[in-house]
Amino acid sequence: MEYKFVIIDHAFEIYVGAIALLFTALGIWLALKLSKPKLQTVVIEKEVYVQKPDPGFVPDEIQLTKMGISKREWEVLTLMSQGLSNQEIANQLFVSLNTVKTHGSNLFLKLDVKRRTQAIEKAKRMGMIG
Amino acid sequence: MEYKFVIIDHAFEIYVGAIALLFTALGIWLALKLSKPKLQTVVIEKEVYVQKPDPGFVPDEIQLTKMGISKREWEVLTLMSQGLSNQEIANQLFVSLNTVKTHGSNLFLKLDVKRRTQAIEKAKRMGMIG
DNA sequence: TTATCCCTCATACTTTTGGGTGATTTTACC
DNA sequence: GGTAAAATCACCCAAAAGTATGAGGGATAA
Repeated sequence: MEYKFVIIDHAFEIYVGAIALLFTALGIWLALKLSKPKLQTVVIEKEVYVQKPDPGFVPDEIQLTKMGISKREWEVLTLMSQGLSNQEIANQLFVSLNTVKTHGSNLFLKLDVKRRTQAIEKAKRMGMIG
Repeated sequence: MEYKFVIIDHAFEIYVGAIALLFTALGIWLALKLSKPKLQTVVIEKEVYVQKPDPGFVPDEIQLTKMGISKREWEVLTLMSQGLSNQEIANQLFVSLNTVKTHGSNLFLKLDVKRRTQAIEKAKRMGMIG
């Protein structure tokens, strides 16, 4: 019963309210649709551990010569010690994977080791690589 | 002169239009003000220099804890760095080859590396192993 | 010129390493 | 006593590493 009176009495206000709501919604939709998305940049600092380059490292030529390790083999050894795979070393040196493997095998023979990890360990101890 | 009539004749429509405009504007303002900004993450790599103590070496517990590396994983890592194969590590620790592999995999995940040689290189730089 | 390295690359094969999944058992802590 | 992390192990599969062998070309020295 009372609703009727309310509606009748305030028909105009209700109408205006409806319009207001409708167009507020339209405005929101417009803004969302047309405005460039706001970008908030979140800066995340990722710690990267870098070896402070040893200023005066020189490979022990004596040892290299004594073990009969060639320049190319030394390069392969160095890249191995940096954690590169044979394929990555091949790409780096612009040679084939097989070539790197060959250098590797010769290296292991000369260093008298069985694996690259051993080669790295030994070469470091002997001052061949930094 | 004519404006007057226009205004009078269409007073209601103009009023509604004004309301519409006003609330459209309100909607736009609301959306712009309240919409969540899109997040854009920018990762900045921050270089942290670490020194490598040679003589009396103690593993950097801070780093180990930060990377969530367990005692057993550290042992495996250490033996890896000494050039042992997984099988040799298994013998040394009196566990199965599979166990060593599992520790290895977890290690690589935690250190965010792909190969044992990388793990060794990184762990050394971070002072986890000597 | 021949001999000898070094570097290159290939093929074929074996071993090692690594990834993924899932499960059981210990250990440690609340 | 529950629960969470650590440690253990297995199985399967794929990729990488390593071995063996041969071979061609370039530089260099006897």
